[in-house]
Amino acid sequence: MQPSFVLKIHSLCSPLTLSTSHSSSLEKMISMASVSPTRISPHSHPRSLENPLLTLFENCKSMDQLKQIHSQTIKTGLTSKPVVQNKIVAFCCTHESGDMTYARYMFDTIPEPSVFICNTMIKGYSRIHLPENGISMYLEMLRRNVKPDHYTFPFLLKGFTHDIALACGKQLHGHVVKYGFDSNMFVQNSFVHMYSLCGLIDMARGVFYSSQIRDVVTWNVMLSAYNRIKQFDEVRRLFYEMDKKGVSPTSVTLVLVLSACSKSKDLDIGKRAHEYVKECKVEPNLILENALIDMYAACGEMDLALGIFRNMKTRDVISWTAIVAGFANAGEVDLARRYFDQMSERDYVSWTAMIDGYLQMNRFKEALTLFRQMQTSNIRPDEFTIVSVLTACAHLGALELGEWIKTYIEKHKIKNDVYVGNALIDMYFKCGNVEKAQGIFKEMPRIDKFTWTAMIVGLAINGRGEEALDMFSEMLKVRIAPDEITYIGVLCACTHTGMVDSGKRFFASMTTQHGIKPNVAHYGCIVDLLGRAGHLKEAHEVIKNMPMKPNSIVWGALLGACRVHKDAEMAEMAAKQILELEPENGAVYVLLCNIYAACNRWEDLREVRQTMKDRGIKKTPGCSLIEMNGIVNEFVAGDQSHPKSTDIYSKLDEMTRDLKIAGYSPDTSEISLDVGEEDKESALYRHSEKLAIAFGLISSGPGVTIRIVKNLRMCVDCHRVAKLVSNLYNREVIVRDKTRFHHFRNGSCSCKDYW
DNA sequence: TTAGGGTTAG
Repeated sequence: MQPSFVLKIHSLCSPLTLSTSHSSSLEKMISMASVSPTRISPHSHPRSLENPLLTLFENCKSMDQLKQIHSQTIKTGLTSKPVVQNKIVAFCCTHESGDMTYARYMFDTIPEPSVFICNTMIKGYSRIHLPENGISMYLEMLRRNVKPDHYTFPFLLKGFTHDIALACGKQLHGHVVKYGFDSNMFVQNSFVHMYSLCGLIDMARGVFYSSQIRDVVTWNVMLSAYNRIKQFDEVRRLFYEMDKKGVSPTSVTLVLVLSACSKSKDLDIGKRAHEYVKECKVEPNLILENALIDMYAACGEMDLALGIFRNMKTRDVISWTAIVAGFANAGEVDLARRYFDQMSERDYVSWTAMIDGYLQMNRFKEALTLFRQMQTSNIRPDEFTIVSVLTACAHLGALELGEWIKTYIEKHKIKNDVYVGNALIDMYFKCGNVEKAQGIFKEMPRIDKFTWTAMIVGLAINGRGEEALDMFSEMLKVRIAPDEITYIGVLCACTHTGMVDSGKRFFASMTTQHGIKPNVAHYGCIVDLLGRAGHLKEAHEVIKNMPMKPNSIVWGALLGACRVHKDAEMAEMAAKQILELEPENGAVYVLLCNIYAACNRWEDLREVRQTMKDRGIKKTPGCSLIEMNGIVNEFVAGDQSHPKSTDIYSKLDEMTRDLKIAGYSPDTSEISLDVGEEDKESALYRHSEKLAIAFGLISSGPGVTIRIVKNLRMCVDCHRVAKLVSNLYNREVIVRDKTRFHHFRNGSCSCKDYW
């Protein structure tokens, strides 16, 4: 025994007391094993000594017990025996409670470690996800002339992360060839897996196709490689190839194939995979059943998904979550919620799936409520949850909560990946905070097509058309290919800044430069671009000549332009086109009313109102959101339901008085009520934006920016009031309406009164 | 005495 070892071990060992519940049996076994060294004759058979000891190791359950056994072997001098050393190291390396520091101390006592014990050490480091230590161990082996064998590499590679694999995978592959293990199937499989992990799919494919012997695991590793890079066609093709070569799939094969079917919504192959289970060719297990549920749910076959779910012997949180996500994705969010509420255990994925369900149905406030409940349940959100919550904040214009989330990410070290960055950019832009969005962009270590697109669209809707187009040319400079959404942003930038000629050029270059066929939304943008600039006839020509049937958005763009440029005749035509497509579209009736009101065509206006009444069509009520102290407050016109309603109305009175002194007179041109001026004014006075502004003024300190989200287009009078408020009270007012932002500062608006 | 592959949400 080496003295240094005694010191090290004693500093690690807990006191030698047998206090655990297993102590009595343990004590007995130790007494059987601790044969005094003096009694061991050189001729006695070693097994007589080792058998009880081996049993002891086999029954060992914890590090405490291991340390007790270890102490006994020290006392009895058995600790220098390789079999004992191996057992102690193996326990530390493989048992779930095993301590690698202890393993290392033990390892350090061995003057000439075997390849077996080195392999075990590497396996241990991989188990606790310390691949760097695995590599060090491997290098130490080489230094000490311990030749690796065909076990070494599978153990080593198992712990690899993407980065480590990329850094030293190829070099290790060279070693494997040098040592002659490259024909070993286990080693090959490990390398296929490792190459797929670090994204070197060609290398993975190379090893796969050059291998002389393959078993089902080889195929499975290759299937998972294609899944990882989302080449689901290849998964299908390989599944067929396996079948043709007579390789029987295992449950893992089916899970991989089902996962691909789920993501590519391939019900046919999914059902074929299910057949193997139904024909008893593959024994189902929990993971396989979960994969089946997920596949059916993803393909919208909730009845089949529920069929599997109900017949399962045991279900786990994943089974439940797959059902919740299935209903959520099918738009059945209330049904999803019913299953969610029945879950006995929910993890962060379950919560996120449910939050996403609300997002999909545009029920953003409920999404945020659920997020708050998630936090009181002490479930830690991850980056997926964060993206969902930021999306909800973006829609609601909830900047305070969005900022809180940003702090949360930093404080709790949530993985700040490109998705999170993109969501933050989107949130800041949709809350009207251009500078902060730009700040996030500058700090992102990795950006993708979606980042550029978020920047271009965000700048465009915030009235920064030139900057949006600068961004676009930068994007092209770094050779990121734009997609159809990017072009929506580009055209929107041109529209909001009145750059008609540039807009037309970009529209043409979509096809010629990037092979993107304009869709109906792009035609909508072009009509908007021409229409807003007053080229109503040209806009109409575009509609007449477009290759697809114009939808209500395209006609709506023309109708909006007719309103701005007061062309009642063309407006009527456009409105009628929309009403043919969507006879229930309340907003169009309202717009038509606005136009008739603006040209004093009261008779026509009354007729439209009568039609609305006859058809039972209600206009979408205008609604303004304003966040204060993390709570989203909602106002509709004439709202008196807010707890601070009295204060809000008295502030509104005061505001109107102040504004009138400053020269304000109400603009009733967009009020479509055929009533006296006084009633029109009183209707205007109670618009939801004004209530929200008054609430903002009384609820925040001087100089604080007031941010409002409006569900419809902002009316001319509210626009005028907001301008005056920004000047009179020295407040920046930011209103996001249905299509764009209005940044009111010092009496003027970023939209240049053109919206 | 030692090996390799898998399920849920952006």
